Amino acid sequence: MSRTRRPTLEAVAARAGVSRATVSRVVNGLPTVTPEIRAQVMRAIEELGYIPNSAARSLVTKRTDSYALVASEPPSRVFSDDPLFSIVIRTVSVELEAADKQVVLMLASSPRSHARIERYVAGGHVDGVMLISMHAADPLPAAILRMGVPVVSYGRPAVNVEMPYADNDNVGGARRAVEHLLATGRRRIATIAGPPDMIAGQDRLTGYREALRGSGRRSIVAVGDFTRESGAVAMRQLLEDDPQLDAVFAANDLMAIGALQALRRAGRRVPDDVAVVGFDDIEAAKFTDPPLTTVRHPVVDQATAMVRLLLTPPSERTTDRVILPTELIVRDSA
Amino acid sequence: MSRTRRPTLEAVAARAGVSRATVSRVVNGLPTVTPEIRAQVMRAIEELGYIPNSAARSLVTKRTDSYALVASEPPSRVFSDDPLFSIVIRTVSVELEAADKQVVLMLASSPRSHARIERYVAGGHVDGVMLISMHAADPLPAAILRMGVPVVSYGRPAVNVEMPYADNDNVGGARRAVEHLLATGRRRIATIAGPPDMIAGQDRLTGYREALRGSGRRSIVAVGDFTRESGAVAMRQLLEDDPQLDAVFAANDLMAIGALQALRRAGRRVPDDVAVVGFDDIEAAKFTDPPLTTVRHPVVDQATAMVRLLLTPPSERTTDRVILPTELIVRDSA
DNA sequence: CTGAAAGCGCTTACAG
DNA sequence: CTGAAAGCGCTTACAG
Repeated sequence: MSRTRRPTLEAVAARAGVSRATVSRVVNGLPTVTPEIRAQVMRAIEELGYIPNSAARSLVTKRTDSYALVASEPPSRVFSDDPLFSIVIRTVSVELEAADKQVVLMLASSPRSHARIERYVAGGHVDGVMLISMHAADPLPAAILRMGVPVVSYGRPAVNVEMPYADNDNVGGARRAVEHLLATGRRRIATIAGPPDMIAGQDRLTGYREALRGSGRRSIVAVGDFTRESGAVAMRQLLEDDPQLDAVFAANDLMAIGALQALRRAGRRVPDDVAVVGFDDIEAAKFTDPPLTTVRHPVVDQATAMVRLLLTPPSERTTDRVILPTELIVRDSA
Repeated sequence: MSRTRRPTLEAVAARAGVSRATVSRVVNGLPTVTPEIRAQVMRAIEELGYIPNSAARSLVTKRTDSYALVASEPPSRVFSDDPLFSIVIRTVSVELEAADKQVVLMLASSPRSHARIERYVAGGHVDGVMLISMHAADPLPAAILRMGVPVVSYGRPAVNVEMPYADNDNVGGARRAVEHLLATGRRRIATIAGPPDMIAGQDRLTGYREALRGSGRRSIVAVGDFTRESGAVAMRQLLEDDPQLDAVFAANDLMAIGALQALRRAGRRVPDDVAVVGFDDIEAAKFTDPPLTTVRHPVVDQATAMVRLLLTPPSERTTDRVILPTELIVRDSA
C-alpha cells in the first residue's frame, strides 16, 4: 500500500534550475524552449523518473484523453458471449491507443448502472463516448447527447437520437442471404430474427422480407435473442410450425449454430434437407458441421470507422454515417 | 463541442448560502452536518444539477476509484476470440461496479503499449491493476509491482513475481480429464498443449503427464496456441505422428473444436474412433457435434475472486492465492 | 525564450 | 457543527 511518493513538476524544476512553466513546456513538447534548457530538463526528468500527474493536468486542461465504451448488457446477455463484442473492444482499444487515448469500459446492465454512467460522463471523466448494442428504449444516448459530450454509436442508433454512427449494410446482407437461398431452389424459407428492439435485428428481418417479396414465398418467422440457445429453441418452433421448411436464415451466427444443433437432433440433414445461412461470419462459422454459409459483418472496419468518427471534430467530418458493405460467404450449409 | 459549463461546488455553496467545506461534507456524506443545512444543500445541488469534478477530487484525495484490467494481447490473439475474455471483462465490470469503481481496459499488445501502460499506472490514473493472460517474459507485472500499486493476477503469474492471484485447478482438471480417458479404455492418448510460455498451458500439460505416469502409456504431444485453427493443425500433426491414437485431450475448448473438425475431415468418428476432451466448458462446447466432454473452468468465480483480492487490503486478507476447483463435464465426445 | 502568478475545483486539517 | 484558508500538481495567459 505504501505507494511511492512520486516526484512533481516542482521537483524537476528545482533540479534543472528552471521554472515550473519551463518544465511544463518541455513535458508538453512546446517548441519555445532552447535546446540546452530542454536537454537539462530532460535529464532531470529522467533522473527523477518524473511522470505527470494526470488529475492535476486534466483539472486545468479539461481533457482526460480517455473515452468510454458503453455496452448495454441486456438480460439476455447478448453480447457477453458474443465474440463480436471482444473484437469491437480490441479494435477500439488499438485504434484509440494509436491516438494516445485510453478506453474506459462501461457495462450498462441495470438502471442503476445507467445512472452511474451518466454521472461518470457528466463528471468529466471522459472526452467522449462510444455506444454499442443499445436497445430502443435506452435513455442513455439522449442523456449523453444533452450533456454536449461527443458521442458515436456502433450500429445505427435507435430512432429519435441524432448522432454519428458506423454500421454495416444489414438489410442488403440479409437480402443477399435469402436471395442465395431462392437461387438455389429453396421453397420454404424461414428466418430466425433478432430481438425486435435492436436495430440490427430489425434491419436483417427487413432484408429477409424484401428478398421474399414478389418471390411468391410467404415469410415464416421465429424470434430469438442472438444467443445459440435461442436459435435452437426458435428452430424447434419453426420445425413445428412448418415441418416442410427447407431453408432458414438466422439473423446471426450464434443462432445459426443453435439451429444447426436443433436440426441435427430433429434428424434433418444440412444442407440436404434444410439449408442454413447465418450472419456475422464469426470465427466459429468455419468450424461448424457443416461449415456455415453466412454474411460477413465487417466488425473491425466498423469499429475503426466508429473511432474515426469519434476523434474527428464535427467541423472536419465529411459524413456522419458510415455504412460498410457486407458479403455473402458461401460454405457448405447452404 | 460546446460542452455545457458545469456548476461547481462554489456555485452550490453560494446558492445554498453555506461554505464550500459544508457542501463538500454533504456531497461526501459526512455525518457532521445538521439536517436542515443538509437539506438546503441538497436542494441547491438538485437545482443546479451539480456533479463533482473528478479530476479536482482525485487531485486531492489521490484516489481515482478506477482500476485497470490489463490483458496481454500476444501475436496469436489468443484472447481476442476467446469467449472467456468477454466473461472476465463482464464479471470484473459488474463486481467493481458493485463497489462503485470503474474499469479501464488496457491491451498490452506491443512493447509500445507496455510503456504506455506503465506511464498510465505511474501517472496515478488507477488505484490498482488486474493482470490477465500474461506471458512468462512479460516485464509489466514486475514494473507495476515496483510502483507500489496494488496488483493481482487472473491465473498464477509467471515465476519470479510475487502477487496475489486467483486461479483454477488446472493441473487437477487436466489430470481428471485424462483419467477419464484411461478409465474408458483409451490406449493412445495424445494432448494438444497450450503455449509453453503461458502458465495455464503448462499446468494443463503437467496434469496430462501426471495422469499418464505409471499407466504404461506414453505421452504424445502437439502444441497449439489456444486458437481453433491451431487445434486443427495440431490434430492433423498428431494423426500423422500416430495414426493409431484413440484419444486426445486439448488444453482448451477452442483447440478441441479445431481438433473435432480435423478429425471429421480425416474421416475419424468421435468418440468411436477417437475420444476428445477439452478444457474450459465455453458455451460453444454444448453445441459441437458431438457435444464436447470438457473440464469446467469457473471463469466467473475466478474473476470474482480476483476482484475481491484486489479490493481487500493486504492486512485484511486471509490468503493471497485462491485456487478454484474444476469439474469434468461428460458429454458425448469422450 | 523564460518566469511569476493566477487559477483549475475540490478536500481537509485547524479554529471557533 | 461550520467556515476560512491552505494546498493538491499542473497549465497558461501575461510580462519581460
